[in-house]
Amino acid sequence: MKARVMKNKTPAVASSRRGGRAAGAAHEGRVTLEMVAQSAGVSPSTVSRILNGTAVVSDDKRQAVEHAIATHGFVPNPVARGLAGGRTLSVGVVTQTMDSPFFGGALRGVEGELSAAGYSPLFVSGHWNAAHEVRCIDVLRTRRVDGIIVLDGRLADAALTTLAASLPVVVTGRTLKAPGVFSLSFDNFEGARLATHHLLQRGHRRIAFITGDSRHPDARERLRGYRAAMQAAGEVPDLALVVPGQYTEDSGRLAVERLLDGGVAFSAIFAANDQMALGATLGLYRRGLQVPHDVSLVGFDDVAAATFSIPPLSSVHHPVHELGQIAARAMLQLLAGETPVLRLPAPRFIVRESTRDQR
Amino acid sequence: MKARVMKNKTPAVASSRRGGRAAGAAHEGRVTLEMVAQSAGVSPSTVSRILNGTAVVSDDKRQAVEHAIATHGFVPNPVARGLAGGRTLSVGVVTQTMDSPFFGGALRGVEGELSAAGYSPLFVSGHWNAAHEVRCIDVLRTRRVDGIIVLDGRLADAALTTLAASLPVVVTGRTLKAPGVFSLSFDNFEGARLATHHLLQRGHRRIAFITGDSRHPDARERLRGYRAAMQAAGEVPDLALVVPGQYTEDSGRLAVERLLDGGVAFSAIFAANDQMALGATLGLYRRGLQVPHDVSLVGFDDVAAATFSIPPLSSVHHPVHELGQIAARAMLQLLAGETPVLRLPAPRFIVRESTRDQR
DNA sequence: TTAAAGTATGAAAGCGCTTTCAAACAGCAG
DNA sequence: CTGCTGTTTGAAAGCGCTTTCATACTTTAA
Repeated sequence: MKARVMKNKTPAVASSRRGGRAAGAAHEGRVTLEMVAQSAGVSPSTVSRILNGTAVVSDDKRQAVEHAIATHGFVPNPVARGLAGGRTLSVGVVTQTMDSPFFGGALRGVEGELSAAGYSPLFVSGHWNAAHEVRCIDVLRTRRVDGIIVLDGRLADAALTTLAASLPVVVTGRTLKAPGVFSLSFDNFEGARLATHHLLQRGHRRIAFITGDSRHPDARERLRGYRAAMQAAGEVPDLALVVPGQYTEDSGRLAVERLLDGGVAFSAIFAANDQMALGATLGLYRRGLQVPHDVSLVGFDDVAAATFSIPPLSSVHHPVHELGQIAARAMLQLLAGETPVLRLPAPRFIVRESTRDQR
Repeated sequence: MKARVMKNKTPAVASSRRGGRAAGAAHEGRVTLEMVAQSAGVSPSTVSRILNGTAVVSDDKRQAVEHAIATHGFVPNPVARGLAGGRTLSVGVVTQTMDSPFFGGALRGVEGELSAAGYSPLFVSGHWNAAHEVRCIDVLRTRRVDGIIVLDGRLADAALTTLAASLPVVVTGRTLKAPGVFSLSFDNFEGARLATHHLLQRGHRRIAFITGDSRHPDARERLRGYRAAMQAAGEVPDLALVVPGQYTEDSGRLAVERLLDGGVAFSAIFAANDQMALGATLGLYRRGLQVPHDVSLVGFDDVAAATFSIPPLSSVHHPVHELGQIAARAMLQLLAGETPVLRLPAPRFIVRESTRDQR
């Protein structure tokens, strides 16, 4: 990397009209802002100002421009906008798995709301890995997204706060108060309390709980809700009733085996999510136990499969689709300079056919 | 829009160093190509050429540039690239529902493969609506994606062929031979044949078939496969055995009711997808019929829920995740100027516990 | 040794916007 | 009327790249 002397000595006044691709020839017949300006008899600056509402423009000019935009069917190029420092009309969405019933629903909500507002979502998967999420966010930033929605994930609060300094941020699955960030979280504690309460009301006392991955805050909250309800009912906590799971079907099945093999007495199971509940049903079935005849079972999340499992699974409804919608709506408001006051609906327990009265 | 005379008459030679934002101050400390060029003692053109491999560059310069890129941690700005007409390193993905087990899996495959190659996917939902898909594709084009992957959908073949003239296209769910397009489709016919064959081998003769939405080519193929297998086994086609469904759980449940109410005799059901099979199980359960004791049942797609349903559902494995991966890989190859020769694995029938021998 | 034909490289012109700066044109007081 | 604030509006400078064109420098043929 030694210093190098530029060889050219004669700057040679460039013959005007040079370089670039066929100048003026709009890419693929697309209408550009400049064409609109010309047709409306104003300067590009004025058109841009009208488009972005960055300054007051006289009424006759505004009308001319609006008319020109309509007749030409002009659509601003988001890429050019992005480069010029304006808005790209795109928002980054950091998701974790993309194909889980949970994220799938949320993603659909986000996409629907965003695209209706003319925004394009940019989905990236963090795979429950903070380092990976950081990289994802970096990608999003070089792509000049206008804002970032982080669905759960393991990113540190501090990282989000820092990020929010340069971009509006919406985060779900945690409560975080910081300038430029809006957090949205479901009341997992209350949901778990509700589910446990349902079982208690049906006369169950020995209620086993299959936990979720304890690295997820919501898993911890659900455990807390279960414990609170049990304690409120005067039950002495029995550690043997709480078995670990990882939110997967198979971990639910395994948890049941563990429970059964451990010789723990129980008449009902509360699984921290539906996937584990479904796995648990299979585990019980394998041991000749039927739901709800032999064991009552409740889940959490109310995924689509819960309605059609045998028997239909009672569960805490988790409005994942709405979560996505609301997150997107909050982002849109943040982008508009407003302060979102949106909230998620309160948890509801959906009674189906997987529980029955105990004795 | 009357012609307007520009008012300024004195062009006034602009004082150099004007306009724009703080010139030179890279946005947020990001490293630009120009900085790399300067640090390597070459011109921006050279750096660009090395980056894109568009021309031969002497070895010493290449080394200097590569070193500068490494030390500065330079990452080309995809937005600027996009504007300048280069590659944006992003590919559009037209999906339909985003949260179905089918598309969810495919999306994950696409995302994984694409982002591993440094590309960003841009997902848009067509909602099974050709007009909407057209709009989506337009959005993708203004965003200057390098290529487009269309997952199923109802877009006309002609539209795709036209699109492929300006952009590499990968399409799934149909077979389409055209320049610039690579199509990838699962052998639904063979899969359905396999599933029906399994039932026949177990001694079933009266096999009912719940169809998918007939607007989907794969639904038609699956029906065709069922019929072919039945005919090959010497069964006379009985129209009463074929009941319509729409690929949803509930349509599966309804189809069973229809079958039962119609008084049609059958010992097995083949549902054109797992969601309907799961719905069918519930429908049977509601009538006091058990799978496989009273009725044998097979599905199609082998979604995650099939493994954990009661009883575990035998099904034709549809490699959705691989479908996404392969589609992405094909796109990457197309983008590299190669001709993909990728194929989807052949259908396999997964035997679980939802069928039993007839008599 | 000189001309013809390549080759590696740089200058600069865009891509389609946003934004700054200044000029032009009011409106109003002095 | 002149001098000063305000208000629209346009020119032009970027944003960070790609790409064309031309130039300086090598070869190779004659």
